[in-house]
Amino acid sequence: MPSPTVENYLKQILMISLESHKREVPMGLISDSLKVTPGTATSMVKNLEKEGWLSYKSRKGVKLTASGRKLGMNILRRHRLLETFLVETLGLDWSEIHDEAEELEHSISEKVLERLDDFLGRPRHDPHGHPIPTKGGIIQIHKNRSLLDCKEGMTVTIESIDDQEKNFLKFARAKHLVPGSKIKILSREEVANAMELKVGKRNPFSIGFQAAAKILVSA
Amino acid sequence: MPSPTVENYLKQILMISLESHKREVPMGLISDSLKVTPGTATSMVKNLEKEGWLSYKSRKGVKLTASGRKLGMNILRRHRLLETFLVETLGLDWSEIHDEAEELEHSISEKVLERLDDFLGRPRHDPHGHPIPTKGGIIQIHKNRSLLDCKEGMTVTIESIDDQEKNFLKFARAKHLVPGSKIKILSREEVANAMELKVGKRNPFSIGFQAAAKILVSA
DNA sequence: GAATTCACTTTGATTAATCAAAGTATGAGG
DNA sequence: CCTCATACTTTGATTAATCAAAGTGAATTC
Repeated sequence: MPSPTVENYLKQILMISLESHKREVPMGLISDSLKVTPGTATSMVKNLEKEGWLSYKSRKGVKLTASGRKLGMNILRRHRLLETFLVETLGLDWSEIHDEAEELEHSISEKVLERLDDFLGRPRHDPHGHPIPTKGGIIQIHKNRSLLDCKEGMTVTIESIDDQEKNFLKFARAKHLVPGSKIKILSREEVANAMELKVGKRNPFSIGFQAAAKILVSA
Repeated sequence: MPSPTVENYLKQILMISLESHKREVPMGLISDSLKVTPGTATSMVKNLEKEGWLSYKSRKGVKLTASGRKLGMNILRRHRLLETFLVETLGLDWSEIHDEAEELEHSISEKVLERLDDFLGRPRHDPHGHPIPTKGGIIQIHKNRSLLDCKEGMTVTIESIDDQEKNFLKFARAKHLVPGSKIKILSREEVANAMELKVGKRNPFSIGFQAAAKILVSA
């Protein structure tokens, strides 16, 4: 049975690979996202290769094998179903569920997970708007645009918020930047690195480009 | 933050102490219940002492300190609330919840636990009939008699089943030996090491003394 | 094309938890 | 009181995961 650490590495590698739309994931992104030193990532990745979860080319990066991808998907499913449970059933706030789910995902059994899935009515998306992989490991991929890619005058719908940072999630919620919201881009100020938005009929406000990149939308 | 291992040692020591009605717990029971070698228990217990969770006297045993008892109670609370959730909400079987809860109890946060408690309606007993410690670490102690202590002709009510072994729990459930059931002791056969029981209006059946000792009752 | 920088790898050490096996104290029986 | 078994303790080794710091290869810059 793989350790929580193994599960975390595989989940994280999978997520980077999904986000970047590339099969090969460089070591730097792995050590950054797992908050370990580069040396730790290197030695861990070598073990993961020995155990058949991925293949590793020195100074190139890693590629998940079929079993590595499968396990990664499974952990992602756990994570997103748990987040859904925490919000839908227990009423926790959107901004505080990530760390909770991060812990629980490693100890919930397959059996309990499937019961939970039934109990929740087999949701397809988690509270952030991210798709939940199926039991079979299939994930629906939206090639999402971020708010940053949108031009002045466009009106778009939020698909998901692509960040786990608490303060950012609180900010997003406060401004009604939640999946499903319709937003109009009033203006883009390339020099100021900010854009002015209007959510529904609320007062307009501004958001920096860095933050805008975290908000994924569909036209 | 204490590791899962530390939490398990403290929970187990607390449970032994509650069951035996003694403050001092011998090393042998600790290593047995945690399924580690005696040497492992000795070295672990020394660390626990260094960290202030308990006091240890060589070849005598251990006593929990106030903080050790508090943490132990907290883990016991987690365990029993989780078992309740697994049965009540997700509909798992009585006989399969122990190991699940054993895993989850170390990763659920205080916050989620209290939400769960609310969601479940602040239950006082878990599905086995064991009392759930309060948030403040108070546990209601029944000085339970076991079925083994009962005489021929008595009618008693089941309080709890004092075993986690799957097959035994399945057997108990099949025979309606569940908390709340009323049982009449039809006969005791000291020589055969068995007693004949009648649960409600069902057909009588026999149960060995060893099994009878695991069924705690009140008159 | 040499120097520098960045990204990564290697090395050596540490920590928590464990086991096997050898050693020792204590209490019970002769 | 001596012996012995039982119950524990000690010792030495192992494993997974980590870090700090030193080393190296590849790309960028001059």
